[in-house]
Amino acid sequence: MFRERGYAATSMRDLANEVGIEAASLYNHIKSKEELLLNICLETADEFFIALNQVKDLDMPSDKKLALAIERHIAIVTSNIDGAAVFLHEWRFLQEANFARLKAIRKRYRQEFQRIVQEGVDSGVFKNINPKLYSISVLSALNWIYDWYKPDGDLNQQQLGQHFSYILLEGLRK
Amino acid sequence: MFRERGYAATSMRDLANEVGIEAASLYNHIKSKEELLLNICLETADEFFIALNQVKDLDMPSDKKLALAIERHIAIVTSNIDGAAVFLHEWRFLQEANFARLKAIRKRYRQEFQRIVQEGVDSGVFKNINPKLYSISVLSALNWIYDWYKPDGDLNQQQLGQHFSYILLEGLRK
DNA sequence: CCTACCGATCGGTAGG
DNA sequence: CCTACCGATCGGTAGG
Repeated sequence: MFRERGYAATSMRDLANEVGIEAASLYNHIKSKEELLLNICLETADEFFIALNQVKDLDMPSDKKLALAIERHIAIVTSNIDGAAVFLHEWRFLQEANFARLKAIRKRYRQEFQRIVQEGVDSGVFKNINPKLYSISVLSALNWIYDWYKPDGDLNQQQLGQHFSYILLEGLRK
Repeated sequence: MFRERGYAATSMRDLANEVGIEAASLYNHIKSKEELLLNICLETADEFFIALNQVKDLDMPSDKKLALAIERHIAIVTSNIDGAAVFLHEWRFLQEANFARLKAIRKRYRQEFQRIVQEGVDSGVFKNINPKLYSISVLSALNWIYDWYKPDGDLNQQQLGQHFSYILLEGLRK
C-alpha cells in the first residue's frame, strides 16, 4: 500500500482494513507508522547488500562483474517490487534520525556499486568515464524498473537483466 | 514544496504560509489543491514536448538526433527541477480523470522519444535492441536526475548532457 | 483484539 | 485578503 498510494497518503485505517482488524489493534504489532516504513526499508536494503556482496569480491573481469551486479540488482527489484519501491522512493518520508540513517545506507550501496565501475576504469576494461556519475545513472535506470515492470508481462527477469547489462556496456550505436 | 515533501504531505496551510497569507485566501487564486498539482504537471509537460518537437523532425542521423533529444530533456530537468520532479513523480496523486490524462501525456512523450530510437534501428545506425525497453530505460535514468543534481555542483547542464548521450550511445566497455 | 476516544490537522466554505 | 468555522480524518492512547 505504501508503494501504491504513497506513505503519506496511506492511513493506519487503510492498513488495518487491509488486514481485517481495527486501526487501534495495529499498535499491538508495531510501535508507530514510521516503524513500519523503517522496517520495510531496512529489510529491502539488506537484500540489495547481500546480493552485491556476493558479487563484488568475485575473481572475474570488471565487465562480467558489473553485468552480474546489474542482473542481481534487477532480480531483487523485480522479485520484491513493493519493498524495492518503498526502499527506493518512500524512504524520504522517514523522520530525521531514520532519514539520515537510510540516506547513509543508500550512499554506501552506491559506493560499493561504484567500486566495480572504478576497478574497470583503472584496469582499462572500461572507458575513462566518471565512475560516480555513471553509477548514479545506472542505478537510476534500474531503480525505476518497479514503476513499469509487469511480473506477468512478456519480459522476464533474465531478459531484463540481459537487456540492461548489454546496453549499458556495449552502447546503442552499431 | 510538492517536490520537497511530496504532494500528500504538503498542506494548504504549508503553501499559504510560504506565500505569507492565510490558507483560506489561496482559494481566491485556485479552485483546489489538485488544480495546483495539475497545472504544474501540464505546464512542465509542455516544456518537454516543445523541446522534443523541435528535435524530432530535424534532418540528421538518428544518433545525433537522439543525443540532441537527450540533451534537451536534461536541460529541462536541470533548469526546472521542481516542475520536473512534480511532473515525473507527483502526478500519480491526481484523481481519476486527471490521472488518466497525465498518464496518456506521459505515454505520448515516451512514444515520440521512442520513434527516434526506432528510426535508428531501422536505418541500421543503432543495434537491433528493443526500442520501447530502451526508451523507458533511458528516460528512467534521465528522470531521476532531479534527485541528485545540484545546480551549483561541479557538473553543469552541458557536461551532464554529454555524459549521458556519450554513455548511452557508446557504452561503457572500451 | 476491541470500543471509545484524544487533540491535531486536513481541504475547503461562508460571509464579509 | 481576512476571521471563523465545517465535517472528516489523522496517528495514536486508555482501558479492558
